[in-house]
Amino acid sequence: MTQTATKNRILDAAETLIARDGYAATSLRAITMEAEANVAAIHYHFGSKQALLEALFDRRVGSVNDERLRRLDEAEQEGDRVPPLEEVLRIFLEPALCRLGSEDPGWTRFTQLMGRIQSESGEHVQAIHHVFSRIRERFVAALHRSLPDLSAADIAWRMHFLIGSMCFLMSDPCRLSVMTEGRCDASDPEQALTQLVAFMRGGFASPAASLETEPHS
Amino acid sequence: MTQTATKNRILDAAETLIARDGYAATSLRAITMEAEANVAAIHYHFGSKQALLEALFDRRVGSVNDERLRRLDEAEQEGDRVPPLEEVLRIFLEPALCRLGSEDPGWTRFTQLMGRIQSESGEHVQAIHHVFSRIRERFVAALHRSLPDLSAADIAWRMHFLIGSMCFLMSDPCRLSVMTEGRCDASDPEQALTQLVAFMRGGFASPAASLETEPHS
DNA sequence: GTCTATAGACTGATAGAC
DNA sequence: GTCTATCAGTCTATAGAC
Repeated sequence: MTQTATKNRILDAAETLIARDGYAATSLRAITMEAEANVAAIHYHFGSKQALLEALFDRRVGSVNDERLRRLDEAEQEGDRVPPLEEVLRIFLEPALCRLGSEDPGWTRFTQLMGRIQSESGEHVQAIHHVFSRIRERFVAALHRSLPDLSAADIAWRMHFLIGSMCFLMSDPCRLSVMTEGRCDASDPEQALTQLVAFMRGGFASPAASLETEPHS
Repeated sequence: MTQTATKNRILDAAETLIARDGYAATSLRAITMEAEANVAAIHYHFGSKQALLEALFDRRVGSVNDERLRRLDEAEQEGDRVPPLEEVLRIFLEPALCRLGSEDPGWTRFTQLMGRIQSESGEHVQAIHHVFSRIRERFVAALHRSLPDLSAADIAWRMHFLIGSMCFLMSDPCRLSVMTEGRCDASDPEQALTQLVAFMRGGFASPAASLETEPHS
């Protein structure tokens, strides 16, 4: 399988650079230098810069999201069980966060990439978002069952806050380490998961501050 | 003061485009087209693309952060008072979020820009971050006084989650609206502030899930 | 203070040899 | 499947007329 060695080197290099600098700031030339390849090889294997980004996701995102769905299915036992809030949060977060501190540097890179891309805009990112929509729907539903007193709108807001915090954490684990002078290490999955689950449990369980004009539907 | 009309048009155009597309994806040419100016004018008034970004912040960020500090000073009454958690959260969030729904479209643009830039990386963003460090320190201290049972590390983690959610919300208010088919409107400051404060109050007040190996310092 | 013109490097993408 | 060479276009930045 040495035939695809270049292809994999390109994928690895693109993962590294886009995770670090973002999509727009990463040029194909920078990727080829990192991969010790050339621009023609990228276009041969992928066709375009955007298709390369999609290939990056195809290679790894299924593994993360399948694990989330499988564990949620297990926890729900075909609808017979309503898993408690903390369990749903952990099932959503752990498959992503545990890879952030993986021994495989490829997974570390990809997890950062996932976080960074979510914060970007433009057409290239819209082509990616669809792979998360099914995940989103399932977990919004599960969270709503765990928190029946909240309105659908409340759940949507809080899911948004959860994703924001998670992506901010994943996209650059160094940011927190630098700001705390090393006391907090976002690339330690155990620390990150413990802290994020504890915080989000409190946030989701917080009483709804409904606006007076908006009764539950 | 018609002498600076071009300069202001450039600032407005840059604000709009960088807020929407990010720094790297926004070219000076795109800015000149939006501003009905030319690249030479940008270099005359600002010197470089990065200096233009810094000028964007200089124009507005002081107003937001001064309001935060002034209100926090008031609430603390020169150290005689420990404002409760919710008050600190509101003082931090309101000056930013209320501008997201401002009648002045300039403030809407700038608030989005603030959220987006925080999620980016690269040298251009490091030149900006220093304007937030003082704010960060003051509010971390205030939060810690409101929550004396948490360790400094816990506060740092939770401040990170707060900033992540806030920036995710500000950087693209449409994201949430689209995903909820209009039921949640992130550009409505009252909704956004109510939801974010309610969530963060629960998150910060959540019992610390200290790792067994890490006693409080 | 604003413009045109242009420098010099880089962009994504392609053609065609091997 | 990988390469060199090159396309047409864009990038930031600058020089110099007005």
